[in-house]
Amino acid sequence: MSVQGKASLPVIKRLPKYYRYLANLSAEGRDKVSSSELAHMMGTTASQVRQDFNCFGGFGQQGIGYKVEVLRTEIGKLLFGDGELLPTVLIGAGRLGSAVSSFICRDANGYRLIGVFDIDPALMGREMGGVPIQPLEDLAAFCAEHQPQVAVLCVPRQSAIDLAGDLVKYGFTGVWNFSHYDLSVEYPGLTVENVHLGDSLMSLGYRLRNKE
Amino acid sequence: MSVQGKASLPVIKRLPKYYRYLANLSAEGRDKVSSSELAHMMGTTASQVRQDFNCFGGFGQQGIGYKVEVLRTEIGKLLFGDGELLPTVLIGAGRLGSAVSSFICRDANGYRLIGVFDIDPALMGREMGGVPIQPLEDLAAFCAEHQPQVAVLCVPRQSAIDLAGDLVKYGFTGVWNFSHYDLSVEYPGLTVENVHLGDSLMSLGYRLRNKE
DNA sequence: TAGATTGTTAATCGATTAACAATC
DNA sequence: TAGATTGTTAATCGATTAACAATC
Repeated sequence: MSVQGKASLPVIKRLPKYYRYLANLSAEGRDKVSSSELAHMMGTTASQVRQDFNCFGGFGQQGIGYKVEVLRTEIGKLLFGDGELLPTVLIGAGRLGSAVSSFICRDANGYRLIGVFDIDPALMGREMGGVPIQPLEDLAAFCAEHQPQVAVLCVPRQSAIDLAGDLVKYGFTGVWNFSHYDLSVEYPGLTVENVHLGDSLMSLGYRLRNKE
Repeated sequence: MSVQGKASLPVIKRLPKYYRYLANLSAEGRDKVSSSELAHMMGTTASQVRQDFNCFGGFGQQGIGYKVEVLRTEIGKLLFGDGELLPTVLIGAGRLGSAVSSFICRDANGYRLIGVFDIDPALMGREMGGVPIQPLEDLAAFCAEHQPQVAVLCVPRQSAIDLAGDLVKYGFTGVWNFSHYDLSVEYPGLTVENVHLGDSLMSLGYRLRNKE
């Protein structure tokens, strides 16, 4: 159970997908599920499913399979901890920030949005995700007082470059990065999850233009 | 150059990142760049950089390095073809669709947005990304007339499930999928690029809660 | 007991990295 | 020519898949 350092990044990235399918099975009232059935849904092999679960200690019963509810709960605990939500701020309250805020606010995801910051004076005082939008210059004081752990960056490339050093200084440990700028290279101490939408769209283009 | 079927998915996914860094170098007026310098920027090895480029035939000069402008142009051609833009429709004009539309509309990305569809009557007639929002029930007729190639799905899971079969029927070849539903498993013929924002956020949570 | 299915070890496969010959 | 750096082959590494013993 939750043995440290055993799960590789590819395994970790599959956990949310397992969780989604298990939630679906659970909603359908399914009681048990086998590794081969899960593999079929996930588009992979039964071997991989079993290997993945065994990174965390094995949740199944030999000869029987996996109990849907047990498995869902265990993976949920891995993903969301024991219910403590990660204090999070959103930086950049434009259209993308607005869309992204709803993902943070689903408490099923394990985060708690405690602040939203932007440089646009026109946005000040408006609400986003249940909290008021504040000027970016107040971020330092806010962090000193509330110690948020996670920053969600929905700003342009240059703003992200300018902000990066500060994020480390203010004590953030994780960044969900939508900016064009690749934080992970410069700041190896931060845990960064990059979502480069432009890159994603370009690589789709390559595949469409170059398939036989 | 552009030898078919040689580039693996990991290589393809790195192309946009190369392109970004080369665009930066180009903007700085840099003339030449070496594989080791690019590797440093990308956070990888010189070997990988050279291997990657050689999937497409090798753009460098032995003993010299790579000409920034040549390399940028060649990778650009791989990603965006010879300038013909892929006709694209956006399905789902909510907050996420709104944010995503701007990525499609940057013509640097190789797409041309020709239609936006939604089920919300309140949105009809409004513009998004330069085109009017139309009722989803008109999609079939629209596709018959304009033959869009790419669908961008910014709809909830259930709507994506309902739409999936139609997308194949209407002749779409590619999908940029933001829905919770995993099209790629059921429709192997479609080229699908999934962006599961919820999954991305959850796996960040795992890494933050389980780092030493 | 026989059948099913996990947990776990071993084999395979593919991607990354290292090495070096080619050449500018 | 010597130094630098690519193109390309070979070695390594890690992830996926297969196999099978354990056990319900």
